[in-house]
Amino acid sequence: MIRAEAADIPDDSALRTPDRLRRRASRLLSQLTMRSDRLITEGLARTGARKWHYAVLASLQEYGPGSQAELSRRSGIHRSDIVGVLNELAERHLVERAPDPADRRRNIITISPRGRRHLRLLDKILDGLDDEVLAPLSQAERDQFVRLLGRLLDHHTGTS
Amino acid sequence: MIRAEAADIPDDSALRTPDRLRRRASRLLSQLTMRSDRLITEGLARTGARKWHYAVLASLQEYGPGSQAELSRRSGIHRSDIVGVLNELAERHLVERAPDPADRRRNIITISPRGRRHLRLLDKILDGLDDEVLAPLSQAERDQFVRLLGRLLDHHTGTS
DNA sequence: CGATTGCGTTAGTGCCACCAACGATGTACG
DNA sequence: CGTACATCGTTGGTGGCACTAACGCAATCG
Repeated sequence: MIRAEAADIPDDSALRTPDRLRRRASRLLSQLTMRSDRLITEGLARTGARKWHYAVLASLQEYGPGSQAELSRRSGIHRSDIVGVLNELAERHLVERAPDPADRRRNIITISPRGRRHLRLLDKILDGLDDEVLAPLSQAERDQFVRLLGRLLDHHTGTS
Repeated sequence: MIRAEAADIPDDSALRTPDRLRRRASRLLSQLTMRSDRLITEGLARTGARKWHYAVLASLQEYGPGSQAELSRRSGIHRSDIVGVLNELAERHLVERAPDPADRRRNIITISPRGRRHLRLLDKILDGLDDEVLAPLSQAERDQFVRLLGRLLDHHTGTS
């Protein structure tokens, strides 16, 4: 194995991650998302929130009340996980859970005034955190990045 | 809640994910990465490989043999997880694990000819998979995307 | 009517990154 | 020299997350 290793050129073979890995979009995505997710989770945890709270509240705010199954589809949270999220939200009175008189299988979930207020808070926090995630990029680059991400995600979600 | 809902305009409140979520970089990253990771994992599994195999083999190929701790640092795989990966690689004779005579704590890991061959295969497979992930983007856009990802990751990795 | 589909809920699975601790070995320093 | 400390490979375990399986119940289709 021939490796240039002059005394004054530091050998970074122990630290530097291989070029192949630094070029693979899939790998870059994984690594970056791991870090981004950590930031978000920790940032929200500081106020006792979790990222699913935001997804559900945002869905309710933008599309109005809905059944749990609807919320699940809108937010991408699995139907069996939404239960717990709604328990937490209802416990904090950010959301109202009421049986649907027209279809007794369903619960109708409604966002409360307090929920709207909380959503605004989360929006602010997340603005800050997204800022942190995208820190090294200029505004134009951020827009482009988000645009590309959106197109990619749409493609893989089967959004017609 | 006022919602325009004419009879012939389909109400997509049940399907469409809220705009807020579609704009948050952190969220887009999470969602896209989840799908990308699935693609990669399944694609590699079809040949019995896992993504860590690639990371380790690539590191060995580009920087030469190294101890397990070095490999861990280069590949970002946790020190306690590398053990299993190397077991799998050694089992398939893609890698040689030998005690370091100069430092009896260390194992020196070397890639085998078969390992190099396998790495080339994985490279091909991953090329295809990355292609799938980035499918909707033009070549120029892909380059830009990867460039932005790289800058973001560098920033969050503390790469000097 | 029966069969099928959708709902909310519970328990559990598999994967993944990470932590804690260990015995063994090397290194630094009084 | 000896002792404290750091590093190595390894094991077992933890917590978070998306997801599955199955359930009892209600609505709907044919």
